[in-house]
Amino acid sequence: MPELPEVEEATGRLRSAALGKTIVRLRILHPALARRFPARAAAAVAGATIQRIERRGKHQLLHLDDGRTLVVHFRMTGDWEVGRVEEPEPRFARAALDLTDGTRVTLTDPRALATLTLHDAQSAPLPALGPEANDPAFTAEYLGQALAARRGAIKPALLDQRVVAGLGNIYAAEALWRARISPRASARALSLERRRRLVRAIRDVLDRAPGGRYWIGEREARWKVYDREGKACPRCGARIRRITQAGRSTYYCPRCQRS
DNA sequence: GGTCGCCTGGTA
DNA sequence: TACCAGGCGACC
Repeated sequence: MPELPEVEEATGRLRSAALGKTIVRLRILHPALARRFPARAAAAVAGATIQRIERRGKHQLLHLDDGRTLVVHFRMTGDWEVGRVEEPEPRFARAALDLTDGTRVTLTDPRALATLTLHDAQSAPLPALGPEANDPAFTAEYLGQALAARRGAIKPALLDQRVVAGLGNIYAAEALWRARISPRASARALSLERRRRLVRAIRDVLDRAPGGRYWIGEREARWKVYDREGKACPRCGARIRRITQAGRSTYYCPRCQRS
């Protein structure tokens, strides 16, 4: 589920369900997650109150009243499901936060790749991240600096969260289509004019994305190039092509997206 | 930079 | 049965 708009929407649901509430217990429900999140860490959050909930890039930070931070990253398929403690666990439940008012917030994740980490007050809870796409600091000039030292193509560079925080594979492809830039174009050689178009396109794509689940319904209507290999480019009619870059699929129009 | 591994499910 | 998947960190 996770690119920025979807994470933002999920963070909103988490806030409604959990903000200001106290944790009865945190249960880790999947062995892969338990390996990375030991039982004693889970036990250690009992009794803490969730004071503030923040999103940064695709990370969600639950600031506890004792200064520690619980950080959640959905990776590919994570999501929150809100229910009551007396209800059965939803399918694909990987971790559950039981709260004192009887609310239960469950981390669901079919692929079990989502991460949950606990950070004490002193340690930095997040890796280095670039500006948010909607941050005024995310400009064509900034992008020029951020890309100046890179060797490769623009598309993999856009997935680097240190360049811009929150962009994922789908929206990176969609933004490049909007900006008419080939995903294989050299990142550091992009002109100012193309960087301007790209910054605008990234903002547009993220703004337009409905907060809901993008993998259910209306796919065809919503994606211009993503997952449309062999279909017609909505702008010029050429066949959309799929290539692999940095191990990920990239979809693009070979006619109207130029290097 | 590119590739692999993490996990599991959905789909061709 | 095989392939693909919205992410990302470790590794070359």
